[in-house]
Amino acid sequence: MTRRFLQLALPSPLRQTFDYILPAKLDPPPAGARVRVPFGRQEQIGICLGVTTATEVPEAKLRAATEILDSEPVLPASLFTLCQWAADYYQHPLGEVFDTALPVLLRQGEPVASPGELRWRTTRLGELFPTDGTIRRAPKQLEALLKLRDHPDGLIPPLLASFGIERPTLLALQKKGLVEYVTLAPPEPEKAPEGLREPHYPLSAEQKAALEAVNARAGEFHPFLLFGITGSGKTEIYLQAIAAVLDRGLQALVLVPEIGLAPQTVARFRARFQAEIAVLHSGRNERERLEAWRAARSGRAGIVIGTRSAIFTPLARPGLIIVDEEHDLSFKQHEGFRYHARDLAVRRAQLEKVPVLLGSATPSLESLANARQGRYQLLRLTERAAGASRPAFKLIDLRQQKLQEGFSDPLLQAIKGTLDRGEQVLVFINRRGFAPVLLCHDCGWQAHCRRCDARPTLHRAPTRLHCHHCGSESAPPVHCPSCGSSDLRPVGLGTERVEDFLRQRFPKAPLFRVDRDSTRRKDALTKLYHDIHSAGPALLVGTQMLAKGHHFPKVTLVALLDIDGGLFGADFRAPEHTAQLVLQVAGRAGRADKPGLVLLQTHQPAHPLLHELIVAGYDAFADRMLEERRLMSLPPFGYLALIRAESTDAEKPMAFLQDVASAMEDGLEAWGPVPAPMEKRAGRFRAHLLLQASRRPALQAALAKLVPRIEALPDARRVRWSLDVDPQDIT
DNA sequence: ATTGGTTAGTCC
DNA sequence: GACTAACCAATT
Repeated sequence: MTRRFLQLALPSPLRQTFDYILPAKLDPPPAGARVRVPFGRQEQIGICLGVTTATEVPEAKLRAATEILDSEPVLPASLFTLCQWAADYYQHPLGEVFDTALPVLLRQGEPVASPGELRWRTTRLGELFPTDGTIRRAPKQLEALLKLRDHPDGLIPPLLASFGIERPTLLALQKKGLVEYVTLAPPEPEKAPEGLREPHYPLSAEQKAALEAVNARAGEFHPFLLFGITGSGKTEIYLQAIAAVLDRGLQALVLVPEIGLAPQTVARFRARFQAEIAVLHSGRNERERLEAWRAARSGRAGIVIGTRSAIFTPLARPGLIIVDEEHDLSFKQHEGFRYHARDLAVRRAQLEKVPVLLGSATPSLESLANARQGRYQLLRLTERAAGASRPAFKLIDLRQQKLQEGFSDPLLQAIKGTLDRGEQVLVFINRRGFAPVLLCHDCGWQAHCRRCDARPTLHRAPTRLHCHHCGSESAPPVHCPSCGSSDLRPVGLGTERVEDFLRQRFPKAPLFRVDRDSTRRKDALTKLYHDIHSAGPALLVGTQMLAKGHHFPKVTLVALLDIDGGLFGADFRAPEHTAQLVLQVAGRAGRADKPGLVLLQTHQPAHPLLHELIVAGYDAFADRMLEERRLMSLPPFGYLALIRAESTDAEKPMAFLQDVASAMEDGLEAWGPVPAPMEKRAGRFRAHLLLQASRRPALQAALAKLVPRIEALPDARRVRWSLDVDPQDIT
């Protein structure tokens, strides 16, 4: 009898597969099934890639698989293929890709199908037991028995409790052999329940056209870019497109940014649909994740909403994939397996043969370029719903202005006027803490982080120096460590300082600060939103947390204290991201009947990018940016990969990347290696090597050759290195 | 002699 | 990455 071998992907950083002996007593698993195997001196669960009759591995090394966990693939074929494609594309070990794709509990061996839940039900005896006999003297037991007779499929304990039936009663009945407590498979409807809880909103002509375009492509792969200004009703199109998908008995997958998955997003979906909605985000525990995954895979959930990793949720009957705020950076994973969920969404839609809808008010330049080249169908929404007008933008020239804690006179007057009218003001400053620098006024000494090439931010309440790059904290010195002077001054602005100033300046207006520090406690953000909504005239001070996901109908003035830093940052994507942020913040204003005003303070009022953005709009801005990118052969006109290296040894990263650069063949252009913009961070020295190719296949082919060579370098084990394909952040 | 720290090699 | 064996060096 010929022996058979299993080819497995194991969760290990090794970019290779492992062969195991399939014991004769075990049935051969299908590709995609989980297999338990000994690995080194521990046990692992791997994913079967195939069964063979031959192996290259020498006999002495082979070991036998312990257990086959699945008789069917854990992932549907399309997702299995997607994982293999992603492992290839991002040059990441396949086993770790599977690891990302599967809920933790499945990786630990939990069954794919829910074994059911524990329920109380009547026994045969309980069905037939006369209710006019002895049991009449136990009214509680009688009540419980009758209730359970009405439910032959049994009832779960919490439901029984809601009927006032208590556990002791049930235990008494169990003792008499009338009821039992058993694990029963949950009823799994083949089809998701349909129907709406509340009617759809009426659509504008633009919305109708967009919806019809999406519906017309049901059942085939077709990418759309839904480019609609803030307030133009993108979500309503999602909801109605999903309704059409549910009507056909199919499921919809919706990806949202980390911060976008606020409870009210889900609430809006729940309010509209009857269908079960599976929700997947970082706030859920492993049990909840597994249940949501099961609901999606079995087809029970009609709608799956989740953040980045939800792109790997299996669907029994996929019908549509939606990526909301497709430009958002949180779709790209920034460590380990550095995939981009939006890009995988398009790839997955192709494999599943379904339409994919990318939506944004400020689309990424990548998606815009795809639309302009005809690869994505562009759907435009240019009107705000319900007649609300686009906010007016005005620049405040800061040059030669007297500033009070970063505020110019015209801005302070505008704030006062808005509060006097009983409206709310949003002040945006993208830096938390009190002040970014602590400076000695006598000798020029500055506080410096010991572990990073960075200055720690001064925080108040409690007063601490806090490095945002490594997390280290210390008490600020009372005297200058260099000259002994006690004239240490905080320089620059953070949200806390703005809060202090505005409280003192407008003492009567309630002030809400929204940043990571003020919302650290669980549910703090929800409470803040609630308080802001119920407040009258008020001041809102915050970081980009304020810009995303939530609307503030009473805000009619938005102030951006200083956007110069963002527009002219080191990263070539800085202007794009700043523009997106500016428009997002601006979108918070004037949503109701009152027109909004957006004031931007700048030292560069004549800068063409800024001018274009606020006068001509995002389209024109994007055109200019795309033209610049084209000239520089930068994405989306060139393809990048970034190799990062770090070590506690200051010399090693550069030396290692130098070796990497020399191991490279033609087809790639290398920039560097260079020390990273912040060379030392959290005690480690960092360097970068940027690789650029004019075509994607060339980049892919070159990386496929390069990675094994990097692994063969002796220094590859002495430094921490990583490869980032399509990096979003090259600083 | 013990322990601690680094390094190189393996993992089917 | 997790783990181990091998090595060297400083501490008892």
